[in-house]
Amino acid sequence: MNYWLMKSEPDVYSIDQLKLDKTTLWDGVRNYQARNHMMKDMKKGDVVFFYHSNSKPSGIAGLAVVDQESQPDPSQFDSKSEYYDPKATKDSPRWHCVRLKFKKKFKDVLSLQALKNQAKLKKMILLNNSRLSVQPVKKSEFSFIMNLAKEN
DNA sequence: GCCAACGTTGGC
DNA sequence: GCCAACGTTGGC
Repeated sequence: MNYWLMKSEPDVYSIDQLKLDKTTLWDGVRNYQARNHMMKDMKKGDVVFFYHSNSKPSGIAGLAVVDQESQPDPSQFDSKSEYYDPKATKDSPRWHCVRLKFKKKFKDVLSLQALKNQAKLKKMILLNNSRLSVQPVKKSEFSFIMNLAKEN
């Protein structure tokens, strides 16, 4: 099993919304690195940190699980969507997305600052490439962060 | 709201 | 294939 971190601006889509919806299609990702993770690497049952970006505070808000492996992102074909991509065709879609299922909301957001304070997390992608919205998390990092989350 | 960091586009 | 210009992300 693999572990991931996925970012969302809570004003756009929050963990509370996922809790209400139970599952959601993670559409709208328009970055190749992030897409490749969803398309090739994410497997059903993988656990995902749900990260709130551009938030007060920004940080990990809870957990989700990969519910369905990747499919073409329907929003790329929808000319009314802000995610519409005129270069994508049904025969050769450019963008793919997974379906996530709600697992858990942390009592408190585990803030970016709290993560930065941990020497053991220095190598996390989150702390070194702040732009990547779908990123792998090492098992050791995952376990360590779950222990931090217990304390709040 | 600013702006650094980074990704993408497109001219050459 | 290089790289300048431009757009986006996301912390602060």
